[in-house]
Amino acid sequence: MDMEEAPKIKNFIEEAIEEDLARFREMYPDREPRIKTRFPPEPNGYLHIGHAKALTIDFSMAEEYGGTCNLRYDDTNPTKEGTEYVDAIEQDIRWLGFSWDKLVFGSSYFDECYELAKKLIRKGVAYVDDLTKEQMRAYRGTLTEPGKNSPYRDRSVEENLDLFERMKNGEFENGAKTLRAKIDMASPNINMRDPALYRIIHIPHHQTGDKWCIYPMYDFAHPIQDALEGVTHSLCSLEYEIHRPLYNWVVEQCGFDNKPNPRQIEFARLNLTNTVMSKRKLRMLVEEGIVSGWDDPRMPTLCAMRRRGYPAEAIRDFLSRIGVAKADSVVETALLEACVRDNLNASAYRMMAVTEPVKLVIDNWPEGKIEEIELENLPGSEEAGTRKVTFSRELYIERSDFSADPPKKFFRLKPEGEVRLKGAYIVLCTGYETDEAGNVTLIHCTYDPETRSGECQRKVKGTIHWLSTLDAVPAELRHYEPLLSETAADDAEAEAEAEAEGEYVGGAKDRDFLKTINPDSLKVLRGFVEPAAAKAPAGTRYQFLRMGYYCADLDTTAEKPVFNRVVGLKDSFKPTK
RNA sequence: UGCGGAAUUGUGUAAUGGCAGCACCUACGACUCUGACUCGUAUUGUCUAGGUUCGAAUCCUAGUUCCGCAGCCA
Repeated sequence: MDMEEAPKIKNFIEEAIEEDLARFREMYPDREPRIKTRFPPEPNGYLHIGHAKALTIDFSMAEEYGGTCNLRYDDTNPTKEGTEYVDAIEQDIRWLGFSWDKLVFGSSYFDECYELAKKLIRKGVAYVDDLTKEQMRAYRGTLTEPGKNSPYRDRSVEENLDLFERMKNGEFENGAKTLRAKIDMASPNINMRDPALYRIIHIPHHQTGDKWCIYPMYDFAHPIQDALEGVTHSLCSLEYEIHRPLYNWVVEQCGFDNKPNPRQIEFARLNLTNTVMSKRKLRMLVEEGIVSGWDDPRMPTLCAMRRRGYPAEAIRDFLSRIGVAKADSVVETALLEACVRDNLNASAYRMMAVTEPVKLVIDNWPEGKIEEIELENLPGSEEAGTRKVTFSRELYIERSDFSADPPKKFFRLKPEGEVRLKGAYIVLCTGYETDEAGNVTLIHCTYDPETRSGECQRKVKGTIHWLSTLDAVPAELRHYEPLLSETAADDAEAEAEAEAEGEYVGGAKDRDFLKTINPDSLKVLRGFVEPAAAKAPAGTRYQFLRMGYYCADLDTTAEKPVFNRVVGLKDSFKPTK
C-alpha cells in the first residue's frame, strides 16, 4: 500500500454503507457484518456502458467492503425475455473483470413469491382485483387527484385465497384478474395506490417453462429476492427512488427473519454526449439497419466497444473518473476517449499505416535498392523491442502530409521543403505531378544520404510516416464518428407516447430521434499497413503512428486486413491562413 | 396547485461552518525523429433573494429551474 496515495474520495453510497456497517456492528456485536449487493439485468438485450456503470458500482462496493455481489437475472416478465442474451451478459461482465458470487435467476424465487403473496392475502394486505387495465387506470386517479377504491377491494381472505389459487391454476385469461397490494388509493405517491403484485401471463417462461401462468411484478419480486439472498444494499438508478416506499412496504409485510433487511440506494444513471442509452432506441438502430448489429463499433454496447478496441481497463478507469452522484448529468464522450488514449498510449505497439495514400518517389535513390529500417515498437520500452521495415525508392505517404499550397506553420512536405521520413532519411521535395482535376498523383523527392536516422544531427521540423510500395499491404480502415449529431436524451414523453399507442415502437419522438442520426458516422478508407500488422489476429491493437489507435476487426484476414480506428490521436495543428 | 429527487467553471466530480480543489475539454508555451506522449501556464464556477455567524457551497427562510412518478414493464 502506497502511503503517498491521495485519500480516496468517498461517494454517497460508500458513506451510507459505512454508516450501516457501524450500525450493524452495534446491533449485532457478535458477528462481523458482510456487505452483499446484486447486479440485476433483465435478459432482454445487450449490456451497454450505462449498465457497466451500474454493475461496476454493484461489484466494486461489495469488493471494497469485503462483501460479495450476485449476478441475478431479473426475469419476471416472460413476454420480453429470452435466453439468447444470458451468455452475452455474462461474457461482458467477465470482460470488464468482475466475478459474481452466485448466479441466480429471479424466477427461481417464484415459489417463495407465491407463498409470500398468500401470506399477504391472509394478513389482509393483498386482494384479487377484477378491474381491467383501463378501469384500473381510471380508478388510480391522477398526479394531483386521489384514486378510489376498487369495488373488489374488500373481498374476504378466503375468497382472495381461492381466486389467487385459481389464477395460478390457469382458470383465467390474461388480464382477467390481478393480485394487488392493499395500501392506500389516496396516497400522494402513485406507486402506493394499490400496486399490482401479480398478473396473469399465459406464456411459457425461458426458465420455468409452463409451470406458472402468473408472474410477480418487479416491485413485489425484487425486494423479496434481495431479502432471500441476504442482499444488504440494493443499488439502483434514480427512477426507482419513488418506488422505495413500496420496496420497504413489501419487505416489512413479508417479514423476513434474516436481518438486516435490504436497503435500496439510488444513483444517477450514465448519459454520454452524442449517444443514446435506451434499449428501445438501440434496438431501433439495429432493426432499421442503421448499424450492422449490436456489436457495431459505433454502438454504446459493451460488445461493440470491445469489438472497436476499447480496453476493459480504460472503461473501468472512465467509470471511476466520472464518480457516483444523484444529480442527472451528461458526461462528455471526450472523457471516455481520453481514458482509452491513456491506456493505449502505454500499451499499444506502434506501427505505420497510410490511410489515404499518395505515391512518393526518391529520384536519387538507386532503382531496386532496399534498406532495412529498424523501428522501436513502444517508445520508452526496451523489452517491447524493435521491428524491421523496408525502405525503397517508391513509398506511400499520407495525402494530408503533402501540400502544394501549404498554410502557415505547415511542418509536413511541401515544394522545396524538407521532412524526415520516420526512422529513415530527410527528403527534399523537388516537384509533384497532378491529374486533370488537380489532384496530386506523384511527389518527387531527393534524399540526403548523410541523414540516416541515428547518424545525423541535422533536424527538420516535420517527421512523417511512410510505407514501401514493395511490401505495404492493402487494408481497410474503418473510421467512426458519433452516431448522433446531437445528444438525444432519453425522452420520457417518447416512452409515454409510444405506450399510448400500445407498443414501444414508432412514436413521433422516435422519428425525431432517427433524424438526429449522423449520416457520416462510418467512413471506410482503403489504405496500407505494415506487413506485420496485416497478420495481426482480430482484437490486436496498435497505434498507427500519427494517425490514431486501431484494432484489428472481427472481419480481418491476412489477405484483407480490416482495422477499426479506436480513437484518433490528439492533434494540436490547426491550419491558419 | 400532488409526490419523490437534484442544482458547484464548457463537462463530470470534491470540499459536511474555515484557502472553492481534481480530472476532462479549451487556449498558449516548452520538448519532440509521432504537431502524439510528457512538462509548464492560463481562462471560466457555488441557481436566486434574504437571514444566522468572526466566517456559509455547507445552516435557516422564501423562491427559481431541471429530472422522475399516473404499465397487469423493469
